[in-house]
Amino acid sequence: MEKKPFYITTPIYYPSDKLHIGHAYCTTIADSVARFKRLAGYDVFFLTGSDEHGQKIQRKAQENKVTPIEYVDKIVDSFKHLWVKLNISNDDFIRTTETRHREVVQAIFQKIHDQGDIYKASYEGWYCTPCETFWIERQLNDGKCPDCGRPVEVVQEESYFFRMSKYQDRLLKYIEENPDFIQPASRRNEMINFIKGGLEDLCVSRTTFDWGIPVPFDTKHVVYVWFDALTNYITAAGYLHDRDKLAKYWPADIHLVGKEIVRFHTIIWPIILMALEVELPKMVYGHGWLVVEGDKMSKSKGNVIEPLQLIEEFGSDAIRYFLLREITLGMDGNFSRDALINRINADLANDLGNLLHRTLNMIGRFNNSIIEQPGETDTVDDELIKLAQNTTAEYERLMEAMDINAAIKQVWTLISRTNKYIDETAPWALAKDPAQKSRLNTVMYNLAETLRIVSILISPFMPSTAPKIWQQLGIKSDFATVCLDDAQGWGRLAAGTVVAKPEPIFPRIEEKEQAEETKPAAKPEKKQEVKVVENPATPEITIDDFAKMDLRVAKVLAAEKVKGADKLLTLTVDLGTEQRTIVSGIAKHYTPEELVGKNVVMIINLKPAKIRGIESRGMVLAASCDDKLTLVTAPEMPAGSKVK
RNA sequence: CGCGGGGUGGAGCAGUUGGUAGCUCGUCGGGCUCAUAACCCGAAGGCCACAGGUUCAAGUCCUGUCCCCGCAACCA
Repeated sequence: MEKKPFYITTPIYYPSDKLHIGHAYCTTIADSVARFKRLAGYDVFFLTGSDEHGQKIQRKAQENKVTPIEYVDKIVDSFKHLWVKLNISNDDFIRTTETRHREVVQAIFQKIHDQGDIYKASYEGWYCTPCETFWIERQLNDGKCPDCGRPVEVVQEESYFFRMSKYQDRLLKYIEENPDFIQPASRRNEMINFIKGGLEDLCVSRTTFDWGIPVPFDTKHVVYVWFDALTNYITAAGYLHDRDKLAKYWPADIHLVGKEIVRFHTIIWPIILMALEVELPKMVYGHGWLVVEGDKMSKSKGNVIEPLQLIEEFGSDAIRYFLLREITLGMDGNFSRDALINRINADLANDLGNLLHRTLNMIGRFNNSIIEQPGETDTVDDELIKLAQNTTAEYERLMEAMDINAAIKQVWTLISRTNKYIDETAPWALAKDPAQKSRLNTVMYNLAETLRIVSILISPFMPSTAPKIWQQLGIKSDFATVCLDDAQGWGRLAAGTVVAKPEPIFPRIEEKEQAEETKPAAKPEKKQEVKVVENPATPEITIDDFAKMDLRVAKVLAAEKVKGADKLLTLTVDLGTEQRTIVSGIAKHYTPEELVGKNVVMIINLKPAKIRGIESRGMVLAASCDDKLTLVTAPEMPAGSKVK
């Protein structure tokens, strides 16, 4: 029988930097869906890759004194390495710098141009020369470049434009007639509103840099990054190069993307396809973001989570499990170390790991490591068996509906029920009574059989744990040949199977970190290093990062206590060019009188904050230790002097 | 009136087409001893942000208000 095809993609990631846990999240979801579909008998094509062009890469390469391709080669290797470590089963990895892709992009650009949907026009915009970047009016910050704060100038240049407006109505109609096209529904409404607001033609070429795919008929221009990037999905599916492959896998079943790029995938991409007269993908699914300990992850906050470290520490299956179980698909989710450890201990070690361990241990002790032929079933047994079968059916339904969370929950309900089953049947009591031998055999068999089924169901999420369970149960056949149907029927575990010695598959994680982790490091051979360990949370920054802080000398003109607050003072300071009000929590250490006339050091481009209702525009620097505090001062320097 | 998401027992979350409010952790009490101090049972704890409305029935639909968080066309 011909297998049904299934094509799923992740976004292609931008190799300007290392990947973080958010990328790992997205790819893990796609991988689990792909693995599930294979298990369910589909012919799966699972694609991920890298989006390698653009000015940012070009600039980064220059900074590193290498060519752009050398720069991305290295980072792309790190992507691939991460996917291996995370056990990602992608069938292809596309790089937008590959020949196969360049050919497709150029052919498409040419075709759309020839039919009149790409046209040349002059483009006027604000340009920041040092940053080599165009900005639109509302992006500007006080009329200045939002990146560097320097003045921008009006520049005119010739560009190619893609006639998106022409397809607006067709797209809207398509989205309205295909409710599943954009998932979840909230994203769909967002896009409908956006399109109704009117689509402008999109500028699809650049001349300000050359790290890109040249426009075939006008090589001064390179193709705009999104036009280049989105196309990867059909390149890899064989567009232009492999008709059969394309016919088989296109249209894609799911483009899994982050919520911030849903717009590109549901507006620009479909319109490109419409212009090409190629079918649209069946679904674009926008997942949520990971926030870290309640904060958005960002380099400036220094809270970026590196997946490789986590995998090293906890293992890829534990990380995968956490991401899939803890976070509701489509919504933002919280990533925290505590929650991760909690999940590992509660679900993986205590519930699943311990269930396997105690089962094998009992089979070892009571039945000489042999899974004996079961005897007659009792009502407790029937209940367990029925639940196991329902679980598989329900699991399949939920996975088909992309409700991964709920599917995992189902499996854990079964695991819980099985732990309870041990309590109810009390095998240790049966083992003491030779007359109960048959009963004991039944119970042992049922436990092992349930675990066999569980191992199959968790395999899309935890691909390395599943075969481990298989192996400990003593099942000889190759796990790679398993299919969902093997979890369907009860009793496929052969009697007489000899189980292996139990080894904990998920050891509990005992974390007394704060107290112990830092202390044992204190083998005081090198005192200097110990100091570094004291604050391991501070990441290294570059001189550029530092340059973002505008530190100045400020003269305190006036100071007074904030009413109703015992630690706060409002200060009026002179920065040479302006005066400002700031709020500072130093009232316990300085009286207002002491401060007036002092030249303090402050950061003046800190985001303003309201403290006790007073807007504070800046922060005074002070050294503190325990409960002592001293302001940093610069007595001799005039107000406004730069500090660096 | 720029766009969107969220506000549910101490914490973190789930709640499918409106029909007795659930899960994990934590707390308290009990049971068991095969097991990774794991497992099982029970209990306490919620006016589901607030105010109106529709309905026999609203966490769920509608209207308004208040908070929190993202995004605003190069970051999953």
